[in-house]
Amino acid sequence: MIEDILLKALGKIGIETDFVEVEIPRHEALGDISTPVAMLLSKKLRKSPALIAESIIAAIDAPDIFQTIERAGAGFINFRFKPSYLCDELRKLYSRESDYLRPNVGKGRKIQIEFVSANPTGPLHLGHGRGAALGAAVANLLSAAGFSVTKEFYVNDAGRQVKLLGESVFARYKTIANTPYDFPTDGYHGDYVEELAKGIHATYGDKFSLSGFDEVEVSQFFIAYSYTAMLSEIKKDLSDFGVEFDRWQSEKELFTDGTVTKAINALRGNGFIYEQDSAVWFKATAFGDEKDRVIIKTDGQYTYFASDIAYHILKLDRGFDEIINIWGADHHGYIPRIRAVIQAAGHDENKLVVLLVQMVMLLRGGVPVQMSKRAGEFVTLRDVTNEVGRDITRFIFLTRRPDSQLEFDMEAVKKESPENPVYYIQYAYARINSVFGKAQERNISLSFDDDINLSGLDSPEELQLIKKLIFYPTAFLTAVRTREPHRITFYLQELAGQFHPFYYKHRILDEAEPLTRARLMLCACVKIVIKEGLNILGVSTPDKM
RNA sequence: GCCCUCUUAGCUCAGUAGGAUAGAGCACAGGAUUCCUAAUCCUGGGGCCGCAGGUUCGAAUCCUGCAGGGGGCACCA
Repeated sequence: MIEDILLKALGKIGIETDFVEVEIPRHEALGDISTPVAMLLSKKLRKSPALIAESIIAAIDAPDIFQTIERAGAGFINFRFKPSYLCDELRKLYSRESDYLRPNVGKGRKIQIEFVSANPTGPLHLGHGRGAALGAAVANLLSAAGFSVTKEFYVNDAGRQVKLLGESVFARYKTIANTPYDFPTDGYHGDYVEELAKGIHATYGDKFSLSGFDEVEVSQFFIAYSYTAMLSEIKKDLSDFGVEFDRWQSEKELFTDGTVTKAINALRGNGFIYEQDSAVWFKATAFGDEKDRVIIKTDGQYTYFASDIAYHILKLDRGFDEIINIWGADHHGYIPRIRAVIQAAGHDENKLVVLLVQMVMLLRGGVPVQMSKRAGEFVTLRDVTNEVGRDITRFIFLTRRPDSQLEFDMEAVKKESPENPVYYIQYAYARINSVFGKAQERNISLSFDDDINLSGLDSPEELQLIKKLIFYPTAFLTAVRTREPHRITFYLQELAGQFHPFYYKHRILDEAEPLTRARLMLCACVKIVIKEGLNILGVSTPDKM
């Protein structure tokens, strides 16, 4: 919008460019919006920024929009909007709602996002929750921006970890059946393992008491039973956390349906597979990885990497324009080899976007909570949401950049809860609802036409609130471009931070008719934007608090 | 040892594509409600943006080095 006006003005004075930087000044006193473009052009044009700024200002033709346009500082151009323009935009926001709030930059391009993908060997912990909250929010964000988004969970149902789980359950089962069996090294120790064993014993009795785990059908039964049970628990955890997936991709299936073989053959055809020391290797160094990687071990077994190759090639073959992986930061070393795979398969490596999520440090009153998955001692996602609530948990995860470590102090989060930022935003929403209820009791209409008179909205609080509202699309687009939903979180805190002072200082319902209606309309817009933002974050919007 | 990442107010963290005088919440101190929800509002103190160089009109932001936290360097997943 403003960019277009500037581009046009630049064209008038003979400057061709396709991007103009526009920003909101740090201090309100400087103006509503500002551009440093004159300074940036100074070197190229060999003229002083001041002179350039003046000629740009002279070339701008938008009398309906700007109250003032001034040159300031080292060569900034600062703009101040006319109140009438702000009101026009507010009307647009209200009447066009989703068109206004969701600029379609995706244009239907297909994005696949894979997240959580926890091994089905135990319940989800808090770190998975962070990945889940982020993945869901990124997916919501991109859908809102007009991308066609598919959410996937990759199920590691093949390989060593599920086998270990099966064997751990088998060992517990044998104990129950009074035919002891050595607990596997590195086995899983959690209570849930015990529960699974009890479940099997309850249904099948001593049927397997004389069997060994080396009997194929026995081990297969225990493995499949155990991970299937864990997977359905994970699904339930995620669903209760408000996170749904479009597709659950089984790793095992990639082997059985030939996807792995096909992918490896494709890479072999391109000359990136070779045999050495009786193992099969992928030539990752051809694309800058540190070393080549084994895909079939000396013992004939595939590595995890083999199925991962297949999955990533499959994703791209399915026609996605972008594939996003949300990984724990401990997997960052894995990125170069996946990028290598993508290039070796003849795809554009930039189609892969990896968002790294740092660990969550769980604290209680400032003291770290010790956790060891191996020993079965950990606080699950469910434990945390039960204690502090789902909205707070999701919100906290989205108030930090994903790649910075996060301290999650259960006591602090609960203690601060009356003034918790998530409540601050939800409260603004609930307050508006409450006012709307009162308005209805008084038979004041809550629908607003395009010609509603908003001229009464002239106080600093009102004008600032309107500005904040109509800048939502800007914040949204930044979040979309960077794939960073936390920008929405901060925007919403600022919006609520403009709303509450407005509410405190101004009566909404007891004014003369036009002003009351104008303020109700303003509130309606705040409500719309809060709902839009919280929906993206996956946080609820309670009508009452 | 090599690689990645982080270091901003007492604490937890933002900082928009290098821009103007460095931002929020919490905590702390004081104040506000005869009135639509006080889970609210107002005022205040608080900073060598880890350290040192460099790039330039301009650096918390980009580059190099150093220190500290976290992570990774498997024919594990």
